[in-house]
Amino acid sequence: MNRFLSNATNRIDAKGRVSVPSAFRSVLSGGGVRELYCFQDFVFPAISVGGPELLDRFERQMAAEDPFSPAANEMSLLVHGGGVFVKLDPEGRLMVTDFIRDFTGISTDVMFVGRGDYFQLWEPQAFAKAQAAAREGRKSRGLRPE
Amino acid sequence: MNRFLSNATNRIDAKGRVSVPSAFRSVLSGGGVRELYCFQDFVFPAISVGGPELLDRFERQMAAEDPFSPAANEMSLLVHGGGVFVKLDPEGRLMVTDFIRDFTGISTDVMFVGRGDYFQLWEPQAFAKAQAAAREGRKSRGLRPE
DNA sequence: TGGGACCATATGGGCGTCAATGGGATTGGC
DNA sequence: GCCAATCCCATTGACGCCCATATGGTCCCA
Repeated sequence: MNRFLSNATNRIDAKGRVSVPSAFRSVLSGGGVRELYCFQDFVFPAISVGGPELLDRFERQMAAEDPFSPAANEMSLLVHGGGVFVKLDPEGRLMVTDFIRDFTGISTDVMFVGRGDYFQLWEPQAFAKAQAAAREGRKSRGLRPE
Repeated sequence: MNRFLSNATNRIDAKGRVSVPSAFRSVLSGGGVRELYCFQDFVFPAISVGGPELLDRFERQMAAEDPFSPAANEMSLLVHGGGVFVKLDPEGRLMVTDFIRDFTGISTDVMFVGRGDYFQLWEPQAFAKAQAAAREGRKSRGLRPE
């Protein structure tokens, strides 16, 4: 399996560390990724995490449009100003910094949510709410999975 | 037979495992499927299960629209964040995780319901109710089975 | 036609491995 | 020299793999 899928909740220990689920770690090492790029998601109260190529993709998108446009300017503010690089410890854990806590509301547990080519860090209850809202949205519009 | 038909109810054992009905397993192995994709159904309190091509279908649908659109983002939250890959043990059983229990209400028994090119996991009583409601709905609209 | 052997499926449990977690030790920066 | 981040090692608890048992159905043969 080569993409980030499903979700899992892990506890933050006394030192502020949390284990990245094994399944996610194998996707990362499978892609030869050793350093992670994290940024505050554009729509959800979650931190999005992926390999450095995630940042590359954003920069390409910005380059595609007028670099002085309000949209590109705004995006740079989020992507560059709201992004950090982090690396995992030998056991595959990452530090849950205030940068992450403040933006997501995470305090004791972290929910890892696969998003295909990247994954996200959520406060568990916030995710439940967002997912329920997404499901309601689809239902009310009468959309089916097929 | 190459699709999932009829239904069967099996018991969850002390370790939280349940046997997938033999008929369903032969459909899977007939299609060369070794890993299953499960997701929380969009309309029913049931887990839908199929081969990885189910996820591929969703991803193609998302790729067809703007990947940054709210609709695509919302769908990814359900399809990626609410989906899991599961594999069966050598005896053809799967683990009934909290992910499945919480969403379906399943506690001691699992009802397997064929849906053509995929199948679903239901809490037996919930299925009976949903089926009765579906039958009433058709009757009141004067529809015939064909 | 009835009995019995055989087979397949569902189910139960032992055991080893690995991931998640916790805590001590060491290093490096301020 | 102190605080904090990083590394290393220990524990435990869950999950996967294996083998054993039961139950029901089918087929064969007397």
